[in-house]
Amino acid sequence: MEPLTEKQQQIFNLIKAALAADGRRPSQREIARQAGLAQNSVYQIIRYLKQKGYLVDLGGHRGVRLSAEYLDSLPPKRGIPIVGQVAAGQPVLAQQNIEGYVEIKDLLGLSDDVFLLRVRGDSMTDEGIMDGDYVAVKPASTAQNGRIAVVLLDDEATVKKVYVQKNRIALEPANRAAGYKTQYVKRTDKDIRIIGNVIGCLRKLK
Amino acid sequence: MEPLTEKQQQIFNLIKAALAADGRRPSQREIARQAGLAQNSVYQIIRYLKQKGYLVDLGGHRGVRLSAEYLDSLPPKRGIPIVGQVAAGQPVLAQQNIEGYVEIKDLLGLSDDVFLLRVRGDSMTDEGIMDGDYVAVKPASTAQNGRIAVVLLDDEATVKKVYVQKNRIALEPANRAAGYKTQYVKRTDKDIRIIGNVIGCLRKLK
DNA sequence: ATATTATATGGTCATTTGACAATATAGTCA
DNA sequence: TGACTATATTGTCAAATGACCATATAATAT
Repeated sequence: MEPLTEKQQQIFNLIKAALAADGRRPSQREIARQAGLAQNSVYQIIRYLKQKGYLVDLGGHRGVRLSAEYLDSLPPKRGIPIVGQVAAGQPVLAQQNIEGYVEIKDLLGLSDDVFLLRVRGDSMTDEGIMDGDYVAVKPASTAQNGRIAVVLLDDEATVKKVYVQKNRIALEPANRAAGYKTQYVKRTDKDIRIIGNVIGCLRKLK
Repeated sequence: MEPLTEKQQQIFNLIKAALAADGRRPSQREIARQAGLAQNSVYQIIRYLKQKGYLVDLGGHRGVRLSAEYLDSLPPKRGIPIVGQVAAGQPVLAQQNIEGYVEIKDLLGLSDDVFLLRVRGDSMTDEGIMDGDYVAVKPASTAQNGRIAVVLLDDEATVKKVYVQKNRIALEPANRAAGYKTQYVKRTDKDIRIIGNVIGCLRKLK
């Protein structure tokens, strides 16, 4: 966007400050008082701010707002920065190293019905799901074959790779070292229920 | 808060809708037009809304805003439910199964300076950090011995268990199966820099 | 039966507000 | 020098706005 002069920036900052303070757009006279100017000086400067695209006039009385153009140009302060390549001799969080900003929810693709389940046991460590991890689960009554899912087996929620077969369900662990074996459960045999698919995994380290 | 009548709720909703739409508090006449009323009917109802504490008058012209009292009473936009024990015969998300609600940021203990780094390679799979995972990194210039940290080695950010020793730094992988070996780097030898500690790990499954 | 509450309208009015014209000045650029 | 831009002021004004009064009515509470 076209840069602002010092004075224009000052007035623009006053407007933003007032908006941040109480969500209320200050009148030209309020701004003028703070800046020690006459109302019409502010009017003139606002004309430039509109002209340069920082403000838009929605029409009607007192209809001037921050423009979408300006809001879009703001550094996306929300979310967590993702660092890509790290350039030599630069601080890690230097602008050039940052690939973008994300919300963790977006990153994991979390929707409203997703819940977290704390994993117990080490039966899925080969898939990077460790004891104590949280898995994000999207509720579903069926599971795609080979997907990691949560099933309720004898009142216990377990996380396994699930294969639905003819008359049974295979629950495949992922821990070769410990030698867990695939468990086959007949639908008629035990009380088994598929709860949902695991769509993410997260862990806090200390 | 004292409940609103149907009409009061309607007007209040119109005000909230307009605020959500363009951040602009509608004038009484605008509201009246939408509701098919006279301006003064809206004025009366707004009187009630003020009286019941849903709106506050900041004073001055057109100074009415949503009250802090109302904003606080809003359903706390709860995060993601954490499911503990799953009771038999109950839907997973039944109230009794839910241990609580958390924001993922709180769960991972993320503060402002934390950033995400995408992990490349399988050198830390035994610690449940897989190729393609994101690790949350808290910037630090030193690392505690034995902690998983991010170091910058020859312009490449790598995730390893770090041990700072007398005149060298040991970078210990965690993948017995693949047979990665611990790497010892003399501080004088290579350009090595500790970037931060890994405080969390997250992964999206498809 | 009476009082109160909530809704609703018409009339009116003082203020606030943004807009605009006219004008001035200092700095920059051609 | 002259043109132009940005800043700044005074004076003025129409439109928008919220406030308040009087009034009406239906429902509800006492």
